[in-house]
Amino acid sequence: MATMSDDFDEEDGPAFFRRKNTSSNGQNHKLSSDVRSSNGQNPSAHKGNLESSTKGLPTKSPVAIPKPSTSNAKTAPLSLPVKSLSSSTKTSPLRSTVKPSNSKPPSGRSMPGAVKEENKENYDSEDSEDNKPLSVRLKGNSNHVNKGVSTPTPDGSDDEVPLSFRKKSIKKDSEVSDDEVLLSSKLSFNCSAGTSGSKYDDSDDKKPLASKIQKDGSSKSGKQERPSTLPLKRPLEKVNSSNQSSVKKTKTTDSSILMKTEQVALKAEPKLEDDDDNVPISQRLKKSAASENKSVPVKKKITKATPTRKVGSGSFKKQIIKSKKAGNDSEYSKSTKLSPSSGDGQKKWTTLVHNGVIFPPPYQPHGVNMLYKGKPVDLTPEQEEVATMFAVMKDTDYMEKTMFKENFWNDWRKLLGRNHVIQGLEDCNFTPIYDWYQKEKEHKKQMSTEEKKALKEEKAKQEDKYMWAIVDGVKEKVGNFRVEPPGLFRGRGEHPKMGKLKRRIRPSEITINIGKDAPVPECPIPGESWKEIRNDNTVTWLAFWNDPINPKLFKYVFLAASSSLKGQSDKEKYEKARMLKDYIENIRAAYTKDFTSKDITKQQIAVATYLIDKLALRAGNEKDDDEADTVGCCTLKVENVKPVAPNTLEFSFLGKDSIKYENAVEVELPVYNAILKFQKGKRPGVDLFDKLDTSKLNAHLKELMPGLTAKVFRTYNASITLDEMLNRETKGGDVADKIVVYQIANKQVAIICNHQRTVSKSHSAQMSRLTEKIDDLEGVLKELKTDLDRAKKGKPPSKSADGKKKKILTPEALEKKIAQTNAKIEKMQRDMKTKEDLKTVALGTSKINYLDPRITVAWCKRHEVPIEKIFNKSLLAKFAWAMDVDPDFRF
DNA sequence: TCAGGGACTTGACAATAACCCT
DNA sequence: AGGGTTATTGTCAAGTCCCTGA
Repeated sequence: MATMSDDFDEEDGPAFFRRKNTSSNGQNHKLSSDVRSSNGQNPSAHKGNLESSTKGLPTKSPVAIPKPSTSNAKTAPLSLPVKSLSSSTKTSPLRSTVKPSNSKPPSGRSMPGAVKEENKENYDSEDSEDNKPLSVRLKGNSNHVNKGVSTPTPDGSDDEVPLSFRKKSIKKDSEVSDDEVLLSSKLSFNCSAGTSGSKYDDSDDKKPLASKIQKDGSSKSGKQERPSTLPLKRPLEKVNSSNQSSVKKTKTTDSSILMKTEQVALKAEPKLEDDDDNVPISQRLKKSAASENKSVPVKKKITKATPTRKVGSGSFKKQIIKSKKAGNDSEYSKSTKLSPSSGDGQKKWTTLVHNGVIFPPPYQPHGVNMLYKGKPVDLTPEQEEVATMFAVMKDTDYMEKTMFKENFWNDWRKLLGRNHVIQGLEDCNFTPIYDWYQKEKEHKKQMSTEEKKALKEEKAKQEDKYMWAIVDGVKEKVGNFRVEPPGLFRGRGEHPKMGKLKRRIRPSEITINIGKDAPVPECPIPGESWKEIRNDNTVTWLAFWNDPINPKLFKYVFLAASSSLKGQSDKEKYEKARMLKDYIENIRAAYTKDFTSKDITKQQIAVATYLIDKLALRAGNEKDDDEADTVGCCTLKVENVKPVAPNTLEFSFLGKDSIKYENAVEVELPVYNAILKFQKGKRPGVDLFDKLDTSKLNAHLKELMPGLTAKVFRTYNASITLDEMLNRETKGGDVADKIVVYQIANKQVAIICNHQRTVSKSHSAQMSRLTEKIDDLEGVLKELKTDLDRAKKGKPPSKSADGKKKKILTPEALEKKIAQTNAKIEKMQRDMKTKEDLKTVALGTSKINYLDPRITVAWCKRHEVPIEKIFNKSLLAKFAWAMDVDPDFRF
């Protein structure tokens, strides 16, 4: 019911960054801040200030502390970005829509009282934020306040997340978990290897907190038992958690791991085969690392055999060297080290064996005639194939798009030929084909379980050999070994090429990359052959072909996310983001200073950096005309930002994937004035930052910190937000309560990053169903209360609705029932609220790409939450490299 | 400095699998 | 047991950023 809407709305401001304010108490302060702009849009107030303190260089230490103290801007190291509000964007679910406004609704978080209470316990206490409605939070940020100059503000608080969250998931989780437990535990083992763990972790000295926390023994005992995961370590922890645990575990594991790996290696090399399947991912990671090290020395020289370019990734390191700040270096260095791999710069592997790619099966004509002007038309298999692609898309939104239909027609017509009976799309009726397709689908559905299973096994058998690669002796999963099948291009947003035929790819278009000594994969299509074979060990792709829609682009086949190659770069990404922690204060101070620079380029860089930092905007590369018209920070157009006095900026534009970004944010006055200046005299359609592009911006960022680019801010802000929220909000409670805390933090990050999803078609139906159930329960409750009164007076219970007599219960029994019913209602209300809240928010993207898994793993260890409650199987595999972090790890 | 090639990450959504409820 | 959900996995489009050559 009613509630629904509320949720997000707030979007407004997500308060992301809580910057300082947050302080503990804060709770409400936010409210006060709210100031929403006139329209109500969002409030935004962020508060944070950036600069201030500036501490000098960044030392790491500070960081963490989010806690309360920070309040002041300066000081804090913490600093988070300000983000404030933003967020949100809620945008309508539909992304497309444009709604002008900000959407932010009034928010109100609503929540039924009851609900809240519960949650509250957990969170609320904390700091504040939680409680606050998103909107509020959002607003909160407004820091600006500061007037002039710099000051960055603190953030506001945060989040808000509605309490309710807990959602059902909880339940599920619990169930699930068990099984998985094992998994996790295993994972943890392996990883541990000293390697990683040790290195980084340390860093954080800061975190004392955590350690202290130490688990409350209490919790553990009770509920969850679930020893799962953590178990191993735990024991250690108790004592002093940190050190020991890390040390010990690692060791054992390591050794074992290594051993295995080695063996594997031996075998593997020559043939792909199965050998290793066994090797657990984690192990491989380690091992690989080891091997890599060796390679390291090589460095550049390794040219790869092939032509191709050089290396790229290594750059980070190099840069580092350059970097100036000494102080920081220390940290930096650590980080770098960690990744053993990266070391070498270019070389990505020494030996690489795989079986190439698998092609989609040839088209099987169905012979169903479509109609043209009401009459059946015979089509050749080629023509029919494309007609079927179109017919099948009947109930998608693409059918409403003229561009889609036009592009389709142009390509299909080429296949039909000029003189074909079919002379236009308008008179075509694809329904017979559509119906045939539906029937096929139905038919498949009707197959017995055994038949389905058999089919599946057959397919798996065929694909098995393509699924694996052996990299430096370790068997790794290949990510996308299937060549993309032909189809109609489904560009997002208003893509000028949507509907065009994406033709079938032939072996002669595919370049294979493989180890020099490895056997060249046999071409699966008889009589055909690969375009080219390369032996380039400076790249990680196994194969590529040119995108048929845009021949300038390539489609690559890479290893899966669980591979050590990917894991390593993932880790490097997070280390770089962590490094930013040490520089952020100075960076903020610097850009704040340049808000008023006379040098317009400098001024634009400052404001753009500020927006990227505060709102987590993407860099915004230039785009071609044959792509959808979307923008990022550097490509914002004049009309995408609307200044609203005194100091609010209303953003409205289509970002990546044509997802709408809408947000009203209070900014520092100098920023506001700078935007006015940049807009002056420009017409709509003109670049707001006309002196800027991503390469200039990134070149500038690199001067501030080695390896720094615009996207690092997103990673940094996402991870630091999670880390701080988890540490601030996790109070006691059982595992379910803690998971709720995690989800709230996760949601906050998703809002900051504007990760949206479309509302499911059945959403409203589901909500009303829940509402009904709650109403029913409330009726029950009422009756119980009546009966209780009567029972106390010695009277028999009232008749039930259907007139039947009820069993006589004691007042105690009735009270118990009432309590149970209340609990049920509260839970349902919470679930509902959560559902509504998450209706348009996608949590997965940030979990996969922006949140340092070590934050999650360490938190799970500290709070005895089984890691599999947070990470599913694929994430556990992907983040195998993070499983052995020290429980004290802080981002 | 710039355009463009190239490699890799990020992202929403579709397809499936796993669950849950009646 | 069936049907609707929800969670997970797969797909592939759309970004970011690097590097080179002119």
